[in-house]
Amino acid sequence: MSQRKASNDAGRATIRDVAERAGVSVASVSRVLSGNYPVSEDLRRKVMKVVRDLDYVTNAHARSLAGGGTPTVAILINNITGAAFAHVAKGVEGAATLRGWLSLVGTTGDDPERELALVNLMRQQGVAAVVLLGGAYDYDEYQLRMARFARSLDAAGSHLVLVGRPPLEGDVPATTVDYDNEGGAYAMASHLLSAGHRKVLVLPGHAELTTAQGRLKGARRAFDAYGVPFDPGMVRHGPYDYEHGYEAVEEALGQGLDFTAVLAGTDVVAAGAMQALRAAGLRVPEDVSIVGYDDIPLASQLTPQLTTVHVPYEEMGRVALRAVADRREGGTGRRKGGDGDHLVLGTHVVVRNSVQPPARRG
Amino acid sequence: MSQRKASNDAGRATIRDVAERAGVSVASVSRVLSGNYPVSEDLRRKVMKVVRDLDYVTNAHARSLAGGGTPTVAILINNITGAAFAHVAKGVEGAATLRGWLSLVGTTGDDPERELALVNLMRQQGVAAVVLLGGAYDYDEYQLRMARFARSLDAAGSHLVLVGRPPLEGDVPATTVDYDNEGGAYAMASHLLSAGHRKVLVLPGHAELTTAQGRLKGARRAFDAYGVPFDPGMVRHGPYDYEHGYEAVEEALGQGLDFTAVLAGTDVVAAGAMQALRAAGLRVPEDVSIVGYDDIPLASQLTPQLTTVHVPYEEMGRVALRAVADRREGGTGRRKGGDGDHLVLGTHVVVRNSVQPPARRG
DNA sequence: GCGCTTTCTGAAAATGTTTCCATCCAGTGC
DNA sequence: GCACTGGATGGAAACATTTTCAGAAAGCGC
Repeated sequence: MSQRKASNDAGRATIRDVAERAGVSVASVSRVLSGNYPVSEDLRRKVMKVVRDLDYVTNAHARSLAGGGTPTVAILINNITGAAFAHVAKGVEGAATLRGWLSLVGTTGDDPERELALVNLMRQQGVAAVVLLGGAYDYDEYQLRMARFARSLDAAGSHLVLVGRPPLEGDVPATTVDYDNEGGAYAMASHLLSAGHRKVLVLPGHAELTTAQGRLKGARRAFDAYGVPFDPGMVRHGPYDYEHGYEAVEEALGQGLDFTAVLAGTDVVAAGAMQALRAAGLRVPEDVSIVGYDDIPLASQLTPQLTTVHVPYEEMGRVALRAVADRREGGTGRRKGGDGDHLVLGTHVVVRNSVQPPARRG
Repeated sequence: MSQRKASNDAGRATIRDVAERAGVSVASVSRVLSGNYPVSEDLRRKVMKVVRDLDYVTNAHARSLAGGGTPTVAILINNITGAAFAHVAKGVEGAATLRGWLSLVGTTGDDPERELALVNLMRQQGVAAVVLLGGAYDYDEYQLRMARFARSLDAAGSHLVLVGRPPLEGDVPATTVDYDNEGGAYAMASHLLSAGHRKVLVLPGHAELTTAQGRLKGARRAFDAYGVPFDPGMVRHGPYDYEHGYEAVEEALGQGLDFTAVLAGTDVVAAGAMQALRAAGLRVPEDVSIVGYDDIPLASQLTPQLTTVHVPYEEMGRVALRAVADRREGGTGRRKGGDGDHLVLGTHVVVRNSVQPPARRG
């Protein structure tokens, strides 16, 4: 009740409470706790005892304000329940924890407005980096928006990391961690072609989504390489979900489309496609082969197990975090924003049981 | 270079920079931005212009320290890639965002040590609540540890929420959001029994896991209710993963165990079991019926689609957040820690295509 | 025993906000 | 015209910590 706050006002204990009770100065307590300055064993003991007695923890906000503080990385994701991106998040979070960093998570729900709001919110939090996950829509405005985010974060001493999206054009202070999307699609399509398939139903994803574009392009290149004409009529665009896979195949069958294989843009789409084929009385892979993309756990849990493209999602997450950690520890050095901060990880085909040579028929 | 910080020291702009540039007081800028006090239109315009010019965002740490600040909820989870808990996380995060709250995420990897460290870390962050997800191991120490967490968080003005775990004993300041685990198992087992199955392979999960215990108990009760003797030899314990489902069935078949249905503790376990049955040349559900638990998306993506128990994971997340938000807004009122803060949500069987009456045979 | 170095400790400034309290100014009633 | 009211604005304290700077104690050589 004096001018100074009474020592035990319900709320949490402060460093001053600890100092008073231990009969030492506030500065000493701070030093004991942060351990970045030598203190006598005697002092340490006294302080630590009081800390335990009071169950004291430092106030992270005050610490951050005063200069100390744990670095925090923000993960922004469309949908936390998507298996692929959950793995990236796991990679980021795991690597962050390893270094004693904290991770914040926000979901954007595919809403650019929310994305903007979240980036700003993270900027307020003074995060060390903002990691943006997931394929991007290739609108004109996208490049501008991202460039603005990047500069804005950079100016505030933070940094933008794009994971699973194509890098930004021009001299923008952002890091990109990408995978060889097109190459994976090329290899996957080649696998089908070399098994003898010529009529392939292609379900690459939304036409505006950068990942879908890359996967389609890779498939096309494979057809070219095999000298097989690519029929645009065999392409069905749509979202990366089970329902789309199901409906696309159902519709294609309904239209009497002739195909011996399905090249799905995603394992989940492949699962839907598989179900639709079964519903139509077709066997997989005897009548129709199916391949997916992503290699999420589902791929090996389906029957038959799905041949698909492995994407190193978790590693991408780790790499993303390492990139920002290095940059931060390496001082402010070389933020030229050149090609040095575009990392590309490899993909490869995982052969399982969902592909067979096409059945001979009239 | 004067005593005061020069107005543009590379780092982020402060509220003082804005105030100076706009020719108003710091207090006014604060009022314009937080909008909790009337200001003239003229002032607002002046301030907002400078805010935009400088791309200023408030420092969340300073704000929190001074008393304002966004409430934050921490979500602690074993494994972010588990589908069930991803849905809870989605519910929490979604509800948090709706109220302008922030969500932190940490993964414990089943390590009690890490769980402790994370709870403390969250306490430092001054989070409004810590949400702990997932079935707990029923060790003696568990109750004590959780009770300590609860009291410690409570003393710091925060709050512990247990989701998908049984409530704590005694007068502990914690909220529990649970689902009718045993009831779901009872209903699921009854479904099998009423279809005529009498020999059922039961894969409830790890024996020490509280969720597994509940599921096993529910199944037992159903057997009792149907007057069917329950054979403990038909129970196989193990982790909630695909491999366990596969291996348990493989082993049971190898031992010549006679069963017409599999009661899996989890959809993922069911998927493994299904694969093993197929590998042994058995058809599902013609030869052997299978049921799961959780109703994650995988359940409806398998062939045949899996009959399972729906658990309202996402809703549990929302309910958990609502509980802490209400408590916080409702003032400090009634923290009696009584039964009022144990919420139980219902479960129900979702009938799909993985169950058939057992085949007649010799 | 005295001065010098070394090592640890304490006082106080600084961090960027919010909010309480005081002030000022314009309008209003008489 | 004067006191008064009420709404907008500014000054400064408070929030809990880190860190710099200065000072004290202790050890050591001569």
